[in-house]
Amino acid sequence: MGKSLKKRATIVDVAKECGVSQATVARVLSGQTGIRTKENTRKRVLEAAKKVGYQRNAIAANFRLQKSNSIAVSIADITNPFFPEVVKGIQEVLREAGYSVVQLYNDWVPEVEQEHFDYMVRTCVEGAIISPSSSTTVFDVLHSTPFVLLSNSDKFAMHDTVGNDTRSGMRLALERLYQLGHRRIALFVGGSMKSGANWRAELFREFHRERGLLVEPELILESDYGVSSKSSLAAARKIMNSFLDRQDLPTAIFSSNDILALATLQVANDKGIGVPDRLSVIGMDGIFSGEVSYPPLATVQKNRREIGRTAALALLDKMKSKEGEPARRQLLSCKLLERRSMGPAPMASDD
Amino acid sequence: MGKSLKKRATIVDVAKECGVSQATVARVLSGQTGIRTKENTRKRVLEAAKKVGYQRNAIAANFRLQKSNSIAVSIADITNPFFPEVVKGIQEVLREAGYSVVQLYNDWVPEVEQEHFDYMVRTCVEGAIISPSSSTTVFDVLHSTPFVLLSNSDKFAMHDTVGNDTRSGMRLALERLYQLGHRRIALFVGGSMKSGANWRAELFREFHRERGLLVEPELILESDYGVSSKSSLAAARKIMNSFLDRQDLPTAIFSSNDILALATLQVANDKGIGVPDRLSVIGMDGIFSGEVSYPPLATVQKNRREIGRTAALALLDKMKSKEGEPARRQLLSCKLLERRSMGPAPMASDD
DNA sequence: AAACAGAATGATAACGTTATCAAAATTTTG
DNA sequence: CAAAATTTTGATAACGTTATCATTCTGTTT
Repeated sequence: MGKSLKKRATIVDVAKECGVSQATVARVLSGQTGIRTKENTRKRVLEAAKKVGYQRNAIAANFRLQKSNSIAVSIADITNPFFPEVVKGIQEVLREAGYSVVQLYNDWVPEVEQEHFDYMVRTCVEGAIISPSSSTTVFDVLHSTPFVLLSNSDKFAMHDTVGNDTRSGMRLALERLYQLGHRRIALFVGGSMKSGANWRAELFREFHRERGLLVEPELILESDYGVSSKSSLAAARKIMNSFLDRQDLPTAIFSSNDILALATLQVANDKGIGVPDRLSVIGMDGIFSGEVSYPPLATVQKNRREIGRTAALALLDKMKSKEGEPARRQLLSCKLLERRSMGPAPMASDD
Repeated sequence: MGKSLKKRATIVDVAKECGVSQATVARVLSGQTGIRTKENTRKRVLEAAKKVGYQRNAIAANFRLQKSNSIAVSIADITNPFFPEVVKGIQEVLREAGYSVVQLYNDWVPEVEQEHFDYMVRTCVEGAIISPSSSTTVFDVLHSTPFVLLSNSDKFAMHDTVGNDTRSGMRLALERLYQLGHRRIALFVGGSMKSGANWRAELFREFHRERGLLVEPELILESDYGVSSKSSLAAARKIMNSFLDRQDLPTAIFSSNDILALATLQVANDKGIGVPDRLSVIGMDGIFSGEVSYPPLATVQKNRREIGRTAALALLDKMKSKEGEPARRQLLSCKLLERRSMGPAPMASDD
């Protein structure tokens, strides 16, 4: 009855098995190209390795090489429909480059996020892609870890960032609505980052000013961001439930994300408000649920996969570059996706 | 102009800084509890550590301890709406237990999956949670890595598995439909795993037999699983587009997943087939999109978060237990979520 | 105060790999 | 065919931590 917990074979075992030095074995098995070994010994080593069931111990190798071969991704919540696609894009690029990816979820809790940063330093990740949990996140611990932020806020201008050009995206939507004859448009924003809500309202007002339209303050609606899509949805439904009872409805509602817009659609359907005949609804993000809503949701699509890919490439770049280079900010443009929830403004009776 | 790439401080540096041996430093900083150190030296060490900016090198520690402190999760595709919630549940439990989680996505490609298994062995993950990419996945490489499968197929009965009791879940749905007066029910299954489609058809026939109902073969529909939700959706739409044109529509359609059901809803809406007045639609999974569809989708809800948590706990169990224990199979029960896409069967004209 | 027990500390050897350099084997050249 | 040039191999030292054992320092008991 031998020990069942057999230790795994090392290069020393392989060396013994085929009678060469461990240095030679290492040369053959280290996976590095361009190291000279006689074809004959090479073959013998490989055979011996197979025979003893050798599997490279990546921990030891990483330790020796003083690198972890891994990269961290810090986001709030993978169940938020925005992130999976982003993560997929990141993984594609980084796996290609030979890195493994460790994901960290903080549920919007800054303290957890900071713990994760500590963790990154401890585990010597070679880089990180971070979606900051708040606009006040501090990155001090990561002073010697290259990282790229997923953000479009200029609060983070001193760091490398990759984000969507949501400003242009929002303009795209508003302009198209205007073009379709909409003159009374509502703005529905989530209130997670106060600042985020602000610039949207600002741009909204600017848009009206440029066209000599009056901004009706009651048409600017704010909803709490929930910690999950579900709670966001519930909060947004609540607000829309009272808003859509007004007599003088706007002809269109632009929402700062798809979940708010989907909530709007639901409530409108419940109240028998025809979309898009009486009300055009347009969201932002391009999540999957918008494809299966009724009617399908028009939206400003962020290319989430591409965001992930771009961020990963930016990180690889940064890891290669010497420090001291200026922060690079990449804003990917959004695309207007005109689905059936959006249409021409209804004729006004007094037009 | 000093070297900007300062190496990070080690316990040796800390030891030098405060004039004790590195052994003592290690004792203080190893994070282990119950090691005796004089309060005075302890304080000095902590101060020195702070001063030189010491951060524990987890790679070195793991190497010394011969463990990775990490666990792998192997799934097909994080953008599949089923998985994020599962992953979240897994993370919750494993992080609590002090492990970091490495996720691996194989896009349903068995070769990639096998590579990932190799990777797991190389990196010495202490355990793995695997959603097999196919029913023929081979786990040989992992002979000395404890793992738990996310599956409810009995093909994997020799391994520890955690899954949903989809059989009971499906019965739940069919029985409720029957109770609501439905006598002509269609079955719409995705064809990813041939076997999966088969047992569903089998159970479907069994259900009819038990109630003396006739099975109409044309009411059993099969759609290709796409590699992504989008392509599944498109394939399903195509099938429904022709199916829903028939004269003798069934009064209800049970789909083996929500995406198929959502496609059905869309096509029904397009064709003006009232749901649930003329047709009840019920899905399976409980993905977020079902909450925002029109009408909201009735579904057999799998508790995905709980699946993840249960799998993680099962894995921790398995890691602690000696080998040779019999495989444990856990099937979590599903819940019928009656949303508005489901209702009483319409009166038949010849009833 | 001598003898002892117990706590605190120090010296050192691993863990498995890769890199460096020196030695040996092989091939090329004069 | 010897000498030089080149390729291939071997011996060994790291990497930073933890664990083991030996040693020194405490405080307590006779």
